[in-house]
Amino acid sequence: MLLSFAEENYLKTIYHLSLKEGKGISNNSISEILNTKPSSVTDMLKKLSNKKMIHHVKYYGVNMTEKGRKEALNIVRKHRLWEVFLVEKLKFNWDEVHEIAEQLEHINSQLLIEKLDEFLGFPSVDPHGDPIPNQLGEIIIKKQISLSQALHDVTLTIVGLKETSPNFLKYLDKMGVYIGCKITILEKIEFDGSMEIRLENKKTITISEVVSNNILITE
Amino acid sequence: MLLSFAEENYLKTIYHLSLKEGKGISNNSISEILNTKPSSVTDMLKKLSNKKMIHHVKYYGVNMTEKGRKEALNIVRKHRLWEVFLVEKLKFNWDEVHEIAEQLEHINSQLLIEKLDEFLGFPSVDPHGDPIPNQLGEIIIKKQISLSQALHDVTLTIVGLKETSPNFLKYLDKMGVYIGCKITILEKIEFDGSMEIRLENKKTITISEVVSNNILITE
DNA sequence: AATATATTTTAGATTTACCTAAAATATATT
DNA sequence: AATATATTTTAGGTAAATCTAAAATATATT
Ligand SMILES: [Mn+2]
Ligand SMILES: [Mn+2]
Ligand SMILES: [Mn+2]
Ligand SMILES: [Mn+2]
Repeated sequence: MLLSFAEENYLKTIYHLSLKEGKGISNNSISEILNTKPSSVTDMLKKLSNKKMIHHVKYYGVNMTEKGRKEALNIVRKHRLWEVFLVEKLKFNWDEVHEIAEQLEHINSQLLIEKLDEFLGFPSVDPHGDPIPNQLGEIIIKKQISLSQALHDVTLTIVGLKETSPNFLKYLDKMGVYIGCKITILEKIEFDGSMEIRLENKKTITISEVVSNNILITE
Repeated sequence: MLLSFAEENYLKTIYHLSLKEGKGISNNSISEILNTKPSSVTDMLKKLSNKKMIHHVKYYGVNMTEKGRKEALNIVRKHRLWEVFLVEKLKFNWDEVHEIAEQLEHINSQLLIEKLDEFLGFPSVDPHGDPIPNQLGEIIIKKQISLSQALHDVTLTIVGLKETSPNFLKYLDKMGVYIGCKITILEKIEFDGSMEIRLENKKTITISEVVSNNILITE
């Protein structure tokens, strides 16, 4: 089904809100994210309802149909694949790519996106550690926990950060820690909560509890 | 200056028509290319005139301002760089990329396009042999002539085709001839106008006058 | 030069995606 | 439970980009 840019942005927003807020998304929350007025949201919900993308009960909330979820996940897929392209191939920093991906996610060509996927080596996560849905609209959401809460002697993948201040990013850069890198926890120091970890390149570094608290991992 | 997609498409069309038809572009020719009605063209010309992108004299024709030409050439630059990306990196055939580039040319990020340019190795022509304007809106248009009219004993580059039927494309593919390839003319046969040429890989092939007529080259 | 034909513009509508202000409804507070 | 507050919807309006039909102007033909 062919959707306008505006329709795609509303669907994507409803999808993201559904993940956080569960069921019954409010017009207010949608309008805040999209910088529109709640009355404009009502208008669009009518359109998306007619197109069977959502269920909308007046004065209550919005829920996605399976059809709408598939569409939303396809846009998310495109967004995240383009982000990988921008970082991996064009050497953007991972904090510069979101706005451009907001535009690229609306490019309409299934063949393009499958070829891009292949060109990128079928990545499973984007530069922010978020999972990339497949063609069928399936997505594997691994729950992310703080590195500080992880068990030792396991090999883990860093998939995200709680804090993203330039200072923190520079520090991680200097230590050779980046999103997507695999690490092994060697020891946890009870005394101050610091942690000794081994990087992929066999280097061993020590990080404070403040740092390990702000690093998200999956097993 | 920020332009809408529609404004960008009109500007680009006026630019392309200016190259072919010289001065005083007609509303009719614009409407034919964009599949709109001449009255819609009149409306848009008013907008572009207000934005100082074109000069428009009622009932006469349209001419581009320097400002408009720069904008148009930036869109052409983006279009052609994306076409190179699609063919060189994503392995599209060169006859499949135009429609996708029509979308990608509207993505708005100067940094993106300069990084893409670098990633592609600063190409000077697109997959159809058309020159890529630089950041400053400068473009080197080499005049293209038929291979049949070329002098012998010179090394030439194939930059385009007059005919693009699938049969002709398949024939060229089989012979190892493609856009961008360098050839040397060894001999022209007076008798039937056929021609012996050497390809980059040192192979020598013979082509008929019908074929050499439909191949465009620059020196 | 007068007339016929083609092109361009104007006038008035339509659709999409927004808006504001006011009415309807739901939720929170006393 | 009644009232106050917050949310959502409706009603009516705007701007962009299109359209059709008719008027204005330019170009071609006799
Ligand atoms: Mn993003
Ligand atoms: Mn992301
Ligand atoms: Mn093209
Ligand atoms: Mn091209």
